[in-house]
Amino acid sequence: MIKEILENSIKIALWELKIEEAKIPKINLEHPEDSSRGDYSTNIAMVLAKAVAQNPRELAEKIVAEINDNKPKEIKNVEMAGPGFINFFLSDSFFAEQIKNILKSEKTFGNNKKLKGQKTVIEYTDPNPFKEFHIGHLMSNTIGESVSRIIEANGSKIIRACYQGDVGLHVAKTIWGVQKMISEDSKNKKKFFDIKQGSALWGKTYAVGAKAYEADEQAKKEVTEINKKVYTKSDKEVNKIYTAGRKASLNAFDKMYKILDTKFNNFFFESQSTKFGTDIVSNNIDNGIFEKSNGAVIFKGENYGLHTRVFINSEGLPTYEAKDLGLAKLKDNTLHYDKSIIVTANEQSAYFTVLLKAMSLIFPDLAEKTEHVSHGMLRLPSGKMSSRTGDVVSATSLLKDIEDKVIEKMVERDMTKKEKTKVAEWISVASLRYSILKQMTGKDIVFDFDKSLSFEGDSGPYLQYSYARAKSVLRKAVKERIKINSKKVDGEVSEIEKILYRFPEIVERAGEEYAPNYIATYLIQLSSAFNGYYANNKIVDKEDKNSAYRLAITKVFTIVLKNGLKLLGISAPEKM
RNA sequence: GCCUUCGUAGUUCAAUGGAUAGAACAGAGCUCUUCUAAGGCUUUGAUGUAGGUUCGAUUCCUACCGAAGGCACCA
Repeated sequence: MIKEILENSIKIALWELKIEEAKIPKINLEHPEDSSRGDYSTNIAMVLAKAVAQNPRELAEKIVAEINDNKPKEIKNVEMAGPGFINFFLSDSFFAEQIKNILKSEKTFGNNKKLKGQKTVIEYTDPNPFKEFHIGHLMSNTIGESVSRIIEANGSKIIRACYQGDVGLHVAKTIWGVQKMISEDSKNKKKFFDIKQGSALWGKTYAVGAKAYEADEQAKKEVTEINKKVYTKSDKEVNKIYTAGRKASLNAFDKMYKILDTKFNNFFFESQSTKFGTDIVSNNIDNGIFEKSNGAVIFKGENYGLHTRVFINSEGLPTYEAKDLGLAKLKDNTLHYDKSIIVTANEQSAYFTVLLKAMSLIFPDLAEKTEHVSHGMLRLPSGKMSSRTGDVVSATSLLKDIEDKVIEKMVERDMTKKEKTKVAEWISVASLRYSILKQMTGKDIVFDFDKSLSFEGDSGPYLQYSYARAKSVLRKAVKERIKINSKKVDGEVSEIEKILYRFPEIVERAGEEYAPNYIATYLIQLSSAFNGYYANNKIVDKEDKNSAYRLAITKVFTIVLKNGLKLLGISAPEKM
């Protein structure tokens, strides 16, 4: 990559200047925001100045002179600027070469082999059967899917895992709610056994049970009883409701994954991790890792500066903690991975530090290769979303609302109704995904339907629109029989050419930091450059000898944008 | 109370210790007899407060103010 060439030039210059190698720090190369200051810039002279007792500007001048003495063909010009920056301007031939290069690589452009040979298991989305798939899950899915694709682009093999809580108190609460609703009106029975109902009805029922659990002592007792029965499968009536609810939920989730273009390789269920987890905890009481306290089995986090958590409750049932421990073992037994990433909301951050501490005492090797990636919470203007109170926005209804809005905007497009429906779905997913990915993953998002989902400016649809528009230009060129040619005739290097070649750097950095927002920011910058180019140049023009090269730029733009959108989990429509 | 994270234009977000703090939306004003105006161009506007470290701080440290989350049988 070009960065290495520049780095080398700098290193040689420093060597020529006889600067001790021990004093040389990591060489930083960045793109100045203002392109008139060059394509790359380094602050090496300022960083080194003190260590070698020289004025930074003078040192920078010396380095510039050395680089000029032995200038690689990729560099057009080097300058000292400001307080001691060294600015590099790349040569015209470099940019033309890059266009050719991208055309050739096409789909693989942006990928690297940094993580080659690594196998990464990544767990995300994790919706719970019997509860609704809401926009919080959409957030986890969006971030998890994007991080997966980014890691994949960095060369790792990816195994997508989804862990679903099909046993536990929430299930008991729902079943209690079902029984109550059936006892109130027997007609309800039919509804619950209809698989087409989706998850909304079950979500509502969960809220009924959860509210009763908190408000009513009697209900609480009954839910606790049901909870035991779910684990032991000892009650026929409970089993029947359980089976129907689980099936309906999973069915609804599958539909959602299709829309989201997420294909999980492995589904894990709490009903599987329960036994593993319980056994692991029980086997580690005698050695002092866990201890009994008030009838429960706990891990004393206090001993490690953390907080104490219950792993097996006083009913003898495993909590999430124990099950998660079991899951780690389960993953290890079934998939043989080098790294395990778990994506969840940051409200679980403290929980995971405790869990990982406990894990490090039992399975040091597993804890070593497990990493928790936390993302912010999606909250409503009214506050935190809660499926317990029923105050949730379901993913299905939200996407439907956006689609309706999109279809309104497409009235004048020359497309069939079927095409429009498909594209509207893509756009609504893009709009949502982009609004989540454009910001740092750790931050909360206040979700306001009217404000959060823009189709303009810094948005997913803006990217898609830019893509569709470029594609439309390419179609016109085919019609007019103008061939793409990456050989440049004349003219200046355009803004967009100065951005296109940077994509691989962005993918690498996004991979190192699990940060899809770098991709998002880059794609906006790229698209904005293309839209400016489009406004100022007639791309398809039979009379103009530069048309073929402009088409090459357009084609390359669609390649990079499409590859980038893929990393965000966003589709690139040919028309919209 | 203790722990963690976070305070940037009116709003939603950027900025690997660097140069004049970037976008988008909203506001004001242009722009479709060139290929998709979901576009382009111009313009108004911001680092919570007080210290410290540094040649240089939105970024690191301390205190304060404010917000969110977590802290034993939910997930």
